[in-house]
Order: sequence, then C-alpha cells, then structure tokens
Amino acid sequence: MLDERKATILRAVVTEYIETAQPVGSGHVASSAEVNVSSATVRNDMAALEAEGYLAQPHTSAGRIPTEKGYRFFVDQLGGPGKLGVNESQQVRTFFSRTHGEMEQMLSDTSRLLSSLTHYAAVVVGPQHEVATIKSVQLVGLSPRLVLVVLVLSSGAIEKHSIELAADADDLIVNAAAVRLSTLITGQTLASASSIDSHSLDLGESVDVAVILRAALTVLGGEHRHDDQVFIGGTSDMIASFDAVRTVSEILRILEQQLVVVSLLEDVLGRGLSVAIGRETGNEALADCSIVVAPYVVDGETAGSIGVLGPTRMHYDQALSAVAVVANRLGRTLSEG
Amino acid sequence: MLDERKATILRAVVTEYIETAQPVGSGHVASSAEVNVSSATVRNDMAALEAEGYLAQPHTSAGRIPTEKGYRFFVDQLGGPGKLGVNESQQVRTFFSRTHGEMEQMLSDTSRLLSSLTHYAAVVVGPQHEVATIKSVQLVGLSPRLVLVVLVLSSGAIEKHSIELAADADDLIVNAAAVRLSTLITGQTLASASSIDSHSLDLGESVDVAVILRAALTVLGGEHRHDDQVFIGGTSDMIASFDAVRTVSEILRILEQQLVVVSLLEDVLGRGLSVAIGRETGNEALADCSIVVAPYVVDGETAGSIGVLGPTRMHYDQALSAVAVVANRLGRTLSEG
DNA sequence: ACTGGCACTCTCGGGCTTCGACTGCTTACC
DNA sequence: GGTAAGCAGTCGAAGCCCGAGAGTGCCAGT
Repeated sequence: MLDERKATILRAVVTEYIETAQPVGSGHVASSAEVNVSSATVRNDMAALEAEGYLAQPHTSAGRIPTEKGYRFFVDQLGGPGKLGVNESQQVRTFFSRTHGEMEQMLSDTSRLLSSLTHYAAVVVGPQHEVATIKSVQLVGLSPRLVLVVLVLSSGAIEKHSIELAADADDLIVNAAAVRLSTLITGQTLASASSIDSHSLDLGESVDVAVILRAALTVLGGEHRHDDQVFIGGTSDMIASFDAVRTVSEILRILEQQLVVVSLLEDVLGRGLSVAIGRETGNEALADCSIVVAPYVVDGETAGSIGVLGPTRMHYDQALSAVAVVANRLGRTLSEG
Repeated sequence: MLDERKATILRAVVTEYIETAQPVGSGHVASSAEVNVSSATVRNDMAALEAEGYLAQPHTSAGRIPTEKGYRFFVDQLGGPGKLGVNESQQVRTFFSRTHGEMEQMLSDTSRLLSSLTHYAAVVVGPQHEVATIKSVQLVGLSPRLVLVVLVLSSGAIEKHSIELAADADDLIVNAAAVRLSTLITGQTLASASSIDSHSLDLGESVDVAVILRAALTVLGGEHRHDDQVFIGGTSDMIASFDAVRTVSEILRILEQQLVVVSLLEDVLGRGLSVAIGRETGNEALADCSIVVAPYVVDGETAGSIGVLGPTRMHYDQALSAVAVVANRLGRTLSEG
C-alpha cells in the first residue's frame, strides 16, 4: 500500500525524528542518503503520507512528525531485531558469564543490565509460580498463634504466607502438620496443591493438625498470583527522554503499580506483539510511551517476560535487539541452573 | 539571637513560600495576621534576616526566599511534631487496625500509607536482621550441585542463599547437613551464627556434610547487610513538587540505589536529627530536597527507620507528625506480632 | 513523473516597552 | 531608637513587533 519511495521517506522521517525530537522537513529528508529525489517531490509524498495517517504536522509550516501508525509501519518493516553493537554485546556476554545462583538477585541485575543497554526503563517479570513444583514445605511457629508457611519452589523462588490460628498451637502439633503437609504437596505445583480438597484429609488426624493443614492449604490457593516478582530498573534514565514533569509523574504512577506493569506486558504478549506503541499499550497515561517485550523460555516452557519502556520516539532497533538478546540469554542461563 | 518580631517574620516568609513557591515580598508579610507592623518595618527586618543568612533574594526587586538556614530555624522552632488532621489520623487508625501478619507486606503498605499522608516519597527500612534470631534453617537441593539455604528469622523475615558445590551431593547428605546446621544455629542471631568457626566442627562428620556446612556458614557471614528490606513509595507524588525534569531524574537516580537511601536515613539519624534540609542530607543531588526521619521501636529496641523525602519547601509540620505517628504505630504493631 | 520556483504561513528569537512587584533609603513622627 | 510613610530605583515578566528561517502547497515547465 506504500510504494517503495514513500516507505523510504517515512523511514527517513522516523529515523531523524527519533534522533532529534524535532519535526522533520522535506529538505532534511531530501538530503538524506537513501532519498534521491528533490525536496519538492518529497513534499508531495509527505503530504500523501499525512493524508494516509502516517505523519502529522504540529502546525502548518512545520516539519512532520510520525503518528503511531507511522511508528508502527517503521517497526514492522524493521523485520526482526537487528544486531547489538560490539560494546553492548560484550556487556551482555560478561554479565551472563558472571551471573549465577540466586534467581531473585539475577532478575534484579538483569533489569539493571537491560536499562543500561537501552537507557530506558527495564521490566523483568519473574517466572510464574504456577509452573514450578514445590520442593519443600515448612511450617515455622513465630508465636503461639502465628505460623509461617514457607515454600521452596523448584525455580528457587520462595513463597511465604502467615496464617493466624484461633487457638494456641504447640510445636509438636505444628511439626506434625508440617510432616503431613510435606508428604501431601511436595512435588506438586502450587495450583494442584491448592486444589486439594481440604475435607478429604481430616480423617485420622488430630483436630489441631487438621486445622493447621486446612489453613495452610487455603492460604496457598490465595492470591499468590500477586507476588509475581517484578523488577524495574532505569526509570531515571528513561524520564530524561521526556520534558514535562507532568508526563513523567503519570508514567511513574503506572510503574509504581507493579500489578499493572505485569498485566501490561502480558497483554501485549497476549496480542502476539513484541512492540506496543503509544495507545497500543492500552493505557492512556502511556500515550507517549512504547513498550518492547519478549518472553523468555526456561526448559522449553515460557517462564516470564522482560520488557523495555521508553518514549514513543525510542530507538526501536536497539531496544528490540537488546530485549531479544537478553531474553534469550536469560532463558538459557536459567535453564542450566 | 533573633528577636521575637524577626522570628515571626521569618516564620511568615517560610510558611508562605512553602505554600506558593514564589518569592515573598514585604507587603505580603505585613498583611499576614501574625505581623502587625508596616511593610517598611518588615523590609528593614528582612534586610537584616538576609544579612544574617536566613533569607535570600533571587534578584533585586524580587521577594525573599528562605535559605537552608532559614528552613532550619523554622523547623527547630516548630518544636516537636504537631498533630495530624482528622482525616489523616483516621486513615492511620484504619490502616493499623486492618493490617496484620506478613511483615514484608506490611512494611510495603506502610510506605504507601506514609506517602499518601504526605504526598511525598516515603521510605520504610525494615528491621535489621542482626537483632533477629534464627527460627529455622533448611537446606533444599535444587539440583545436584545447587543447594538453597533458607532461614526463617524470628522477625518473620526470610533469607535465602544459594551455594554451589564442587561435587554432586545426594539428598541424604544434604539432609544430614540440614539437621546438623539446625542444631548448630537455631536460636542464634545471624551475626553469631556466621562467626562460628567452621573448622571447629568437622570432627566426626562425614566429609561431604562438612563441606556443605562450611559453605552454608560462610554464606551467612556474607553480605546479608545488603538485603535490608527497603520499601519506597509515592515517588510519583513527590516529583510533582519539582519543575525541572533534570532534578527529578537525579533524585530518582538516588532512590534507585536502595543502599544509598538506607545509609542516608541512618546517617541523618546518626547525627541525632529528625530533619535534614537540602545539603544537610549529605548528598549534593538532594540539594533541593529535605528528609524527615524517625526510628521505630519494636520490643524496646530500635528496629528500623521510616522517612519522607520531599522538596526543601515541604510541609514540615505535616511531614513530621505523619512520620512520628506512623513510626509509633508501626513499632507498636510489630511488637504485638 | 519530477523538479524548480514562488508565494505564503507560522514559529522562534531578539529587541523594545510597559507594568508591576519589589527593595532601599531618606525623612518624619512618637 | 524604633516605627511608619513616601519615593526613587531596579529588575523580571509579559506583551508586542519585526525579521529571519524553515517549512509548506501549488503551479508550470521539462
């Protein structure tokens, strides 16, 4: 629908606007290396591009800036992610050669890596607990009526939930419950563990033990969806791309709500996209932002996702490749562990 | 050193400047309720106040704005924290009546509470692990060579560290080590546990067990200082008080480094202050910011600290009382648990 | 189908003026 | 001596004008 020349011109406008943040005039486009026609011709094409919704003019006699549709075309025609610069890929290599163990630490560091690669805000969403199996369960009595349920998952993640009892429970009872619980749910996923019918098990148990067991199972079924681990880094880098404090404040408000951020990424991935531009993000407050996402795969399963949040005029090629490379390496590194 | 009238005038200037963010002229001060002299007299006193370093002029023929020394006087003469508004204290009451269990969740919610009370950024530093005793230790083998050490502390906090072994270890060995480790360090503090001489214990143990034990103890001594829990909330609220993106970016850069934030609070508390104004914070990037801090006390011991970060022209009285009240209630609530 | 040319538009920045909010000083009063 | 009143002076902010510059759209010519 866009002939070759128009596409080239659009590409040139987007590229230069990303670089300078200034409206781009026909003269600049004409003098760019890829375009070999005069500025008058460019003008005609730009007028057409504007009519078709790819470009917009802040006012007459200003240059053009890309619309969301313009960015979308630009991103689509980029094809896949490009290659990283030598410095960047070096940085990634050394990062992943050094890192190991401690998943939480690693994800947090990954978000720092990604933001330092792109100079935008980086979001790393940890593996879903749903797919992980329970490696170990422990009940720890903190005070007579307060018991902590500590789960270690196969991913190395830890979940804890406290349960409050109506009556005091002594250590013997807690331990008995712990043993029973352990045989019941070790090896299962969180989902299957929490779906255990708590009434099918009170036969043969002491009442006190049964109470604790039931409470523990209930709490597992709770909102563990909530404590997905999210790591956000580089917000201070990103906001330097904006010039209105107002905008910045709104963006930060979004980032503070980690739940929102997670569902934002998942939503974008769910639509089969790797880039969401402006309103495509589905969030009005992010009208001036774009998101680049990629899932990462651990042991053949999609485990979590990573993403970058920057201005709509972001360096898409760099962001795409950084996200792709980091997602890939992260998945591989986690698979080994 | 400041006579009564000058103090009143200074107070009036600071109050109005905090409200309006505009330089305050002698006319405004003279028309304020507390001042009963003419603007000419005010002018004379303001000139004196400027000479003494309490006020500054952006340029001739502009009003005065407070210097750090001016704010300092203002804060000092406030005396202790005032009282909270009815809405605010209601908010605090309902918050603490609802909250319970899960320390981590609670601290995180507290930071949200504090920022919503003050509209500035709130920092909550969790209890030092140093004072907590170890309630339970567990070793979980994630893979043949990777073992996770999971500690539950009396505070309800959880520490985990992974250790990598040079050789495969089967579950029996890991379990043996777990039992031994548990008898060794349960009931101790982290500090005393990590100071156990790892060479005094390899008598009578199998070599494999000893290896794991030693690795576990070493890892305890590590940098657990680092994972102090820090919860920061309300940054988006706070930045609305500033008008240069540049400043905002620098402040966020500080807040991203949680270690820095913690030592910032501790440093201020260490100097016996509850308010640090501008450069008093000891951080050049926070020249336009002030910090209000208070420690909170759990079971008679200073456990952690909470604080608020806002612009130098912050509402000190509100911030002081919010911080004081929340610190108090938080300590009491944690003591019960 | 391009291109060169031209008239037109609109922003941006400098220079100018006016306005207003201040101050400092001087003088008068109690 | 402390307070008030008045007055001249200062300086930024806002408004205005104008010219420069960067763009555009359109038309006519190749």
